[in-house]
Amino acid sequence: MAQGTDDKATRKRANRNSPGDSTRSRILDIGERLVQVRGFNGFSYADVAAELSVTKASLHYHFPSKADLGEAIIARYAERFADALARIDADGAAAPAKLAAYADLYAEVLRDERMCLCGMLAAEYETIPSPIRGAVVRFLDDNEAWLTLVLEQGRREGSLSFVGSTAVLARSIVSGLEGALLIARPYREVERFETAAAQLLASLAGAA
Amino acid sequence: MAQGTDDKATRKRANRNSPGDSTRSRILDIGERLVQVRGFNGFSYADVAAELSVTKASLHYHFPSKADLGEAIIARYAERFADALARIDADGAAAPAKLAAYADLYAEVLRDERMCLCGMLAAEYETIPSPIRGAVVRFLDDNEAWLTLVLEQGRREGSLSFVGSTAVLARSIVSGLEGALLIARPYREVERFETAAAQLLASLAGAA
DNA sequence: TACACTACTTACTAGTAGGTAAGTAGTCAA
DNA sequence: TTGACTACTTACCTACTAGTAAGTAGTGTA
Repeated sequence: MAQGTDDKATRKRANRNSPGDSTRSRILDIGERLVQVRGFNGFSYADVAAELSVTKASLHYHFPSKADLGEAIIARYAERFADALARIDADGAAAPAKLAAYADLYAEVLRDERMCLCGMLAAEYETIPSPIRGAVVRFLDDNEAWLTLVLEQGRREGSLSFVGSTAVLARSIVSGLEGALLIARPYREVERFETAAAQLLASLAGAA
Repeated sequence: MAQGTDDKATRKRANRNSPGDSTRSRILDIGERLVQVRGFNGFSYADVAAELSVTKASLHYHFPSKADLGEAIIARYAERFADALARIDADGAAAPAKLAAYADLYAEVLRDERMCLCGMLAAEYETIPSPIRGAVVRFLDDNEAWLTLVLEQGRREGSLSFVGSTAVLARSIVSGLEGALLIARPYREVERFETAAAQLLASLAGAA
């Protein structure tokens, strides 16, 4: 059952267009931005088609349903986010620098006048297709797991000072940063996010 | 110009149905819940009409456009929230108790499986009518102003210990609680919110 | 050079969105 | 008892939603 799907996906990735510029990936680019700016319920295939100058039917060729498109968007987003976390780890920095780099991933999103994809989908949770719901929760779990490791590193190396469970603290950091993004966006002030993020990291897991 | 509107509003409020049970207020009840659960873009007049067992046209009689309905929903919500803050103030409690009571307002929303109305609208900010945008920002400003006063009280009476600006801290508390609500909802775990809220309040403005 | 395949297009569908026009049953004050 | 008003209803409209069926130009393979 997975075989046919894999074959198809392999063919898609190996198509004649230059990989980063394929119609498929441009649909994902536009769709991703639209979800982050307007929400999954706030855009239509017609919006994407107009921006790409193709027909709606062409989009349905690449992503049969809007749910399929949504799944592909979040899958790619999660993959890229995981890569970004791996790059932070690869630097071999101390825990406080890793936390700052993590917060900056969020700031980057806001500078683009977007919301975090998963924060947006968390707000729309009750109305989104079930596979996307699963991906949202997995994304949050992965973020918490990564932060938990960083907090443990900080405690071990003595670079962070905090009391209580690393897992609980990791959750507070994720929700604190998501909330700071959510609230800063209407004000269109990146500084507002940065101040809240700095306050949060200093208070929750301040450098020792 | 405002005169005609006021007269009409006065007449509406004084109509024959018992005030709390009027069609108008039941529309607001249902609409408010739908915005908090599904988002402003996630429900339609047809949804409200079906739940109330009236026609869509009847809704348009009370609220000519969906934007009008949205404005009325957030106006009533903001009014009630302000009342709740006034009740907390009226107790004359110390600052830490006030902060706990404030966080419990959010927990109450989550127990009802809802998102904070303004957090939801903040996510949908780019797609909502301009008057609603204004009301969202005003709501956030009011919350921050109230929290700033509580933090100043705490510093004055020595019941809270924190460093830095009360205004910045107030912002972090609002965004931290909104984020905790946003993230806890997909998991359907009120405890998740309560833990994050407690962590946040203890770390940001811990009792002295 | 015939066939398969990819990446589209045109032309269409059914369903739903927000919104409106015109009519009506009941209330109430002059 | 008439006429204004409130709170609806029926019936309708246009625009847009996701989605589909059938056809086609170009490419690459047997």
